[in-house]
Amino acid sequence: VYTLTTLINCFCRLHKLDFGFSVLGKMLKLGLEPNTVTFTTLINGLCIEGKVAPAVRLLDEMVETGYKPDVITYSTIVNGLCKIGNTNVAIKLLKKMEERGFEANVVVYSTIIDGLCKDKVVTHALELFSEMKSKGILPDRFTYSSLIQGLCNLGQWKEATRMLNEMIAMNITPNVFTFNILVDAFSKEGLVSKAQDVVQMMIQRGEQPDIITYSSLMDGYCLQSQMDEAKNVFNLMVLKGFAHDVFSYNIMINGYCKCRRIDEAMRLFDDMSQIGLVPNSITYTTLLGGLFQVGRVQAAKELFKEMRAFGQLPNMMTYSTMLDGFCNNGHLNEALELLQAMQDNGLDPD
RNA sequence: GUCCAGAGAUGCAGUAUG
Repeated sequence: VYTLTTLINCFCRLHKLDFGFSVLGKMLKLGLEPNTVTFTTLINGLCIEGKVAPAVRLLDEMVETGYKPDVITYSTIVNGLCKIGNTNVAIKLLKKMEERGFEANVVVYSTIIDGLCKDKVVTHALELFSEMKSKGILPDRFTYSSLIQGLCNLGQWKEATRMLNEMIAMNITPNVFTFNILVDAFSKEGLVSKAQDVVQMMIQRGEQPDIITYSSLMDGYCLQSQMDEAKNVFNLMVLKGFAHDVFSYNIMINGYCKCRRIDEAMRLFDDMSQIGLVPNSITYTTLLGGLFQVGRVQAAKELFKEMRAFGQLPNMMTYSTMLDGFCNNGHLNEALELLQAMQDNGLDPD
């Protein structure tokens, strides 16, 4: 049962939920009793696909057939609810869980706190934060990281700093996640030198920056149109032994596109394939926007074709970019054609 | 015996509105 549950978990993470359920079928056929962990794993698989309603149904079936969920089962669904933006329902489920005699733990609380922070209702998150502490549940790195991120996104730097100090005082050492949140927040706010300070601080504290740290920093420079600085970070990453990924390329490509330096962006795009990275729909959408911005309508049309030829499906953002590009360049008829084509492909304009 | 099957935090793209 342990082995097969592990297998189910693997399938879930590979987005092969059907296979996961087949394994459950096999288990039953072999006369093996699935247990709470097996069901929780499948429930998580459903949540990963955003199928939270079926996940809840599975929980109900589980209870009806006599299998006992536990706190992890509940928190799995709580997480699913939060990820699809139903934080309020998640809170209700937390209460229900407690009514049924399960004790909340730091994971459920942190999950909800994170959801509230992402919804930008940090005051509510802080209320839950006090609530958990009053129940004697100690916050951990996850809890503090979510709160720090929420506060930063609202520009409440003082409060964010206070949180950081509080966590250190509580002997919960910030890790690479925590620092990366700060680097990203400062970068997005245009305070790249502050972001640099955080990188220095983390190195001093013995926490090694990773590819996300440097990518965030790069993005900060790009947003300030400081492409030389961004390029320096890009090169520094290689020197430090990091292999660039699609994200780091996309960030640089976006930087060049926004500065109307489309040729340099295209060069990076070519480099990507050279080193075996597969450009994704974000890469293409970024470049399409860049091409239209400098009036290269024909090149954009060709790239749009190429993207589909390489199996990258245009999404809503890609179409918006195309439509906007056509309109701004006086190709209204092509915009209308594309709008039609998009609907024919089953994508409803938003 | 908080290692030994399951839950939580970090980086990239568009339009309109503001």
